[in-house]
Amino acid sequence: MTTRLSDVAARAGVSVKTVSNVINDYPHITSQTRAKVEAAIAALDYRPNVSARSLRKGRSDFIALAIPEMASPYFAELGAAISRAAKKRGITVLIDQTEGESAAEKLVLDGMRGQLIDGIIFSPITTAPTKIDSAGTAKPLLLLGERPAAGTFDHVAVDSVKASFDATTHLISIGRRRIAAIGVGGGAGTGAVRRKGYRKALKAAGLPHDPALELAGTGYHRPDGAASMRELLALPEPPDAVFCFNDLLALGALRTLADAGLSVPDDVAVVGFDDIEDGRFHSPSLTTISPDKEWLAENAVDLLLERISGNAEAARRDLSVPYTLEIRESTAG
Amino acid sequence: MTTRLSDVAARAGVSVKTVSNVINDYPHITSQTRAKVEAAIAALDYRPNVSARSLRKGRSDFIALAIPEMASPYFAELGAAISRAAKKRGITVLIDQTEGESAAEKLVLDGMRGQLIDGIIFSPITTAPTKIDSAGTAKPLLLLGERPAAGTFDHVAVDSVKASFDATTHLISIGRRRIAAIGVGGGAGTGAVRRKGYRKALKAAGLPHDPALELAGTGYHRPDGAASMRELLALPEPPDAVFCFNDLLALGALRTLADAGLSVPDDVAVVGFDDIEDGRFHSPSLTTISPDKEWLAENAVDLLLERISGNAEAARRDLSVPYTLEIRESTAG
DNA sequence: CTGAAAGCGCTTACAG
DNA sequence: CTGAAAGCGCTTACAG
Repeated sequence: MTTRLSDVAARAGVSVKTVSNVINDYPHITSQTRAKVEAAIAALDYRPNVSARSLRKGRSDFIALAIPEMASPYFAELGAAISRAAKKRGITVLIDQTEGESAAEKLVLDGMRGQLIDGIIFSPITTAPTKIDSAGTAKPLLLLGERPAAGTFDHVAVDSVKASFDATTHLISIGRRRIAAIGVGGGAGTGAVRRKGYRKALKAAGLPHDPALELAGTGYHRPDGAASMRELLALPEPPDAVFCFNDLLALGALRTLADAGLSVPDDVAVVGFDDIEDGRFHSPSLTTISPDKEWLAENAVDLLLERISGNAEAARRDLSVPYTLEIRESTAG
Repeated sequence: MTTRLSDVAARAGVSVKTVSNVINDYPHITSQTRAKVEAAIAALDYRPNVSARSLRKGRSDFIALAIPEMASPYFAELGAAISRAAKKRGITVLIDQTEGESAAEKLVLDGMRGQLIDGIIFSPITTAPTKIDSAGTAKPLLLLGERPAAGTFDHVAVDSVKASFDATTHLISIGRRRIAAIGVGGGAGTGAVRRKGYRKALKAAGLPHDPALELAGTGYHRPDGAASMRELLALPEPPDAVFCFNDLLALGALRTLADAGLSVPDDVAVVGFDDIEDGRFHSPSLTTISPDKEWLAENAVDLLLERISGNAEAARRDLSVPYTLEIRESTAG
């Protein structure tokens, strides 16, 4: 059979309590006792049973990360950063792909998977903010991405309005006047918030706002960006710049521009959002909003862990992720 | 407090055994009893405690997927596919990033994390095959990626020698004669196996084998591919084609070629390996070996689950993943 | 089918 | 510091 704590205790000639104390790094243990126990653990190749521990403690040191899809580069990079941050703190991350399904998102809001996980970091996509805020989740929940300013849960995100304002203003500063937006959407999601920043920048510069230049599309992947760009090129008066609401859309748009034989940035300048590795190596390389993903990961995990260990009462917190505008070839010849 | 099984039993007016039977879908339950129990579960919003169940059953329905890095597109796509395949079978996947550290890989070979997971799908990178085969892992282990034909563990992978032969032969068939290889390595890893197929194809076509055209590089990311391509272009007699041992290397190489003002495929044709989404949308789009990732995921999960439920004695199995050569712009003008 | 009970392997008051 | 015991919430023989 598997070795248990009591086997270790027997071999070391101490009580189970003492072994438990050593494993959990409790104080008041003489170094000789500790050495004896550690020798026994090594000799028996003992490892504690996680299920038993979490059943007893009511805490598993597992958290869930619920994201739309892990194969999408931004979420893959984010997941990697969050896993790394959690591991540093002795926590394991379970990644849950919701695939944009509302049933899967509902499960997340429920609290997920019985009692195994201690808390959840959730990047919602289909569920409406009001529904999220009224959820009676069983576990501490931290939200990522665009949210209304007020809400019930802790929240970590880039200030998308400001970042989108910056991105658009950059296009204006290099002399563009017909600036399109790809990825526009309704509600309070990414597509709405980033459009707000885009429109604000046009207004601040005294540029007219042309609804024909705002493209909705069905998703946030390369094919969507490519299709939207084709629509824009078919316009009687095509744009001289495009702000894409994420890098994947921008990479799709660049593909369409290359196919059309247009030069970037001379004919059309392109800006993205996310700073995925892909865009840095693309030819031309992609100008983009670069959120500090390490910062995001560290702070999201810390905030959730604080919430897990007790102060459920503490006031809701809303952190703004630092970002920079990375100017690359797609806007700077 | 949290609702327990016994609360459900009390409310439904049945024994805990019956509730357990309903939850675990055991036979011999009348539909009325089932309905009563399900009503009680719904009314109390009961969900079973995973820790308690796995402590008792000695099985958690969790498996681990240990990969070098989840932010790398190939592994991100693979992880997504494996998560999906596992979810279909009621299994949750824990993703473990080894980051190419041998300590992390050793932990995987140990059996990982106490008793929580039931088995492991492992894509090793630093640990030597002989060391892997001699590992006394505590849990069923399934290996992904290049392995010597013989071994102790179940194995699922593309026949890399054959696929590399096909990729190289394709370059020969479009008239290339100085074909370089990027990503070459020693031992029994990817870099060695794919070189084998590459050399075999040259030999079969009666082409000379020039060691100067075999580039090793330090890793399998875009910057490595870009650097290797720069080396190749600096050669007195640069190549007219490159077979890159993964798509990321190929995308880096394409970037260098674009910077050098060379035309692809006219001046240099490029083939990759993996078929990540990135390469499909790149301009030019990337010709590549496309392994069937869904097939890989489904079969890896099934094989591991079979091993977990009992037949530990069954003969070791070695599955070959179907693949196709996707011919795109980088080799077809 | 049911009911009462043991036990999975821990942690944690409790009495010393 | 130690030792004996209870209990976390399940599942599963066991006797009916």
